[in-house]
Amino acid sequence: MRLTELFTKTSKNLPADETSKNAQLLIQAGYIYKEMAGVYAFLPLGLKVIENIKQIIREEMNSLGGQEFIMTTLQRKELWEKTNRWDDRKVDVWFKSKLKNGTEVGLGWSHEEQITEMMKNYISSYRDLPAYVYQFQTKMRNEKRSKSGIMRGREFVMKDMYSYTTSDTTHQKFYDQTIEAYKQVFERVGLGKKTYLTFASGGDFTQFSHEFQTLTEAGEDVIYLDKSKKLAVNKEVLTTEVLEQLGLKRSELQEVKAAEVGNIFSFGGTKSEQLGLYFDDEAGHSRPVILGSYGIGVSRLMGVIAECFADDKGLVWPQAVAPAQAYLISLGDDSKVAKAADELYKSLTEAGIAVLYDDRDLRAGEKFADADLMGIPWRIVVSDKTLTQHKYELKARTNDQTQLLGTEDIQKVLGNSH
RNA sequence: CGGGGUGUGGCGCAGUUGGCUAGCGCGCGUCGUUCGGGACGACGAGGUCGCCGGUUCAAGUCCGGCCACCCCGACCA
Repeated sequence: MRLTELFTKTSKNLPADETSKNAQLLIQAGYIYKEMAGVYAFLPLGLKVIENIKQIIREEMNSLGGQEFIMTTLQRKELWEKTNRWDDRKVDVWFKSKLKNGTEVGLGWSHEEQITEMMKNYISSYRDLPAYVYQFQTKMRNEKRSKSGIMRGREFVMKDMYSYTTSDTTHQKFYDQTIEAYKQVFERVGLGKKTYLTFASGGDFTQFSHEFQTLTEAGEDVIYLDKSKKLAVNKEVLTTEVLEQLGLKRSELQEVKAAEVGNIFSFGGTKSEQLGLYFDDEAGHSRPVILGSYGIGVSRLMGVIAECFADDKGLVWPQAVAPAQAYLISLGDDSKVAKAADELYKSLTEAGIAVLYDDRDLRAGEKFADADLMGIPWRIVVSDKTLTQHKYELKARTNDQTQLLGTEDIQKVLGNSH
């Protein structure tokens, strides 16, 4: 994409009404637009990051046997009354509205009820199981106070997957596989070293749920981490008995702040019983379907990545999620330079490398500053200076070393880096 | 939902004890000079000062109500 054509531009000023690093930088760099408190639009660059993250998750969920679909945002009141969660005193994040005829509807803040209800249409026998389904949905949650930019919005993108199985054994196997798949996801988006499996409250259904917590000061959770065992316990469930049960020693735990980027938990048969989702087993006995739920906050993940890697010059995207691999800069008004830059842009693009081409008529400093602010992994400069050697200057966002390379070598470096 | 703070061109801000055509920086347009880390000159466009009401000869400025945004707390299956 040529920057002369890209919709949105960067700003020299930080937004005054944001304090979180992720929102400040993402707005300043033109990735997102704030509609209101806790509600952000994703502009072309931001959408690209979201889509890159989604694609990684999609691949991992598909490898588990997950099938993608999409539910609706409008949900029926009756559905939620079955599990006693329509009442505002039970669930305080509801956005509710009414149809023209007065029928009450809710805007989905979660979809497990809805999907489980739907499953009654398609599951009646053990032959129909297991079923693993997932979606990327915009969740609506009427938080009393939103904060931390896109890390905690009132409207946000979430991947939620649900497993429907015949037995606890099958369920547990899938659950464990999902833990591994989640590790892959966080590894691939660049957060592998900072993200830890964490024991958390299991709610009404099981003793524990599992969270994936990424270490960052911007997080809202406090976890107790055993780095050598790569395990953590959420502060909310930390007791002597729990530590004993998990084989962890209090003296080896450090208290750290973290952001919850994923959460998985088991419902057993309880939710199915509430909603009436039963299947007939081989012997003809009716039994509740075993349900598991697996979430990843996609837009939150984007915010966490921004928080974790940004430096004093701006955003720094890991290769796998960056909106482009390279930021190509042409310097000076020499037509030879423009022509060489055009050609390089063309050949890189044809090689399948996503390039942001800064073909604007600006001075060097402004282009460099924008390249840094936008956080594109590689920067390529074409100028009189580089052309005298028939080469281009390549530099990584994360260090100051530059090297002069020809087109093929640049393609090689960029091609190998993602 | 309790406590505190802030609303002035697209963005960031200033605006004395109420007083004249409401300023500044960035950005934007035209022209010229520049051109490897956010250049410079000239000219120019752009604002019902969050909204409603009140006090006053006169309100961006004072008073009341409302709305929005931010921070702290509570909340976060």
